[in-house]
Amino acid sequence: MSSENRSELVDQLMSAMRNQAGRGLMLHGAVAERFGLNFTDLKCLDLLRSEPELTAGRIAAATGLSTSAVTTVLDRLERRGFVERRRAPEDRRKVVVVPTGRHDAEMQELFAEFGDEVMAILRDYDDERLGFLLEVINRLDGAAREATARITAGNRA
Amino acid sequence: MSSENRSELVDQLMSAMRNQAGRGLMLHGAVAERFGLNFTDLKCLDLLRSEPELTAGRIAAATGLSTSAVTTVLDRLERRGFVERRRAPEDRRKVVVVPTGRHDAEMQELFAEFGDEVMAILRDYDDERLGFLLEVINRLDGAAREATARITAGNRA
DNA sequence: TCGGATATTTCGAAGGATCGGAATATCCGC
DNA sequence: GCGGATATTCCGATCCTTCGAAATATCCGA
Repeated sequence: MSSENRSELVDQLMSAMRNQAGRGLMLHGAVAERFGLNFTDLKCLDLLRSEPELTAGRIAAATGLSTSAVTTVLDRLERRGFVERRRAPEDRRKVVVVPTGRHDAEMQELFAEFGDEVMAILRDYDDERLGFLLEVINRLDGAAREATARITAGNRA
Repeated sequence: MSSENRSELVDQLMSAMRNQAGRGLMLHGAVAERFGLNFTDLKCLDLLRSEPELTAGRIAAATGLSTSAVTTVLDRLERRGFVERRRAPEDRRKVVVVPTGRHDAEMQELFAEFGDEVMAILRDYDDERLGFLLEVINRLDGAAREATARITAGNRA
């Protein structure tokens, strides 16, 4: 019956989402390898996308790394041309990490086909559908954010 | 107008998906830390979910690791109780990697709240909506799979 | 059954990541 | 301006991961 289909549907969705999470891991790994980065570096770069005025200390707090470890991460990222260090004008002890965008072109090229495919997929649906999709993704993201915080907190304890 | 909204919608979706990818990275990292695993280990565990009769050699091929590196990965996973090694009956040189499920309960507990939240979100939509969601996720997963393969291939070259 | 091929493991070495603590530079309140 | 607090970096040490090459076990064809 309907409730039968329903639970099956939910199961399939859960499974699909897990698959996708794993796939994302692989994709990130492949990208990281291409640019000579490791997962830790990627995590830091990712922070950077959401926090524009990111400082070294913030990275340490957010990732759970020691401050000295963050220094070497930044060394790596800077050496590879992903970020620059700038002293904060209002507090010159702080180091703000600024993305250089130097690899944007290469990154774009790397994801060109993928982006096209995603675009092609989205084209198949109308605005109303996409609005729904956006809503769900954002809600799921919120849940994932909380889960991450919870687990991280548990790890420290 | 509509085309204005449309492109904005698409942009938001792309951005949301990127966010989600980053979030997944964080979540995986937190889980890995909890269980004393690293990202490489996770990748291998993930392979296991999609390929039940996974052998050590297959892992090496799929991850790009050396066979000796895979041995140590399996040592780790086995020591922590995630997998068991079994000799393949039809070719006793091969080692098939079997998940033990020993951490399933703990994992379940770790994701309990998250799972509940996801369920709660899904409950807000009817079957037709969820069917659409499943379709999109699967299509996106296919695209991501191809992208990963492409990038990995490029890395080897 | 012998010998080359295949799957995995062991071994030794090398490189990388991370840590804690000392050092340096800067800020801020007194 | 001094002294304690804060942000980051430097240093030395350790642990972990990975690798290549050699060793081991097994398979398969001649």
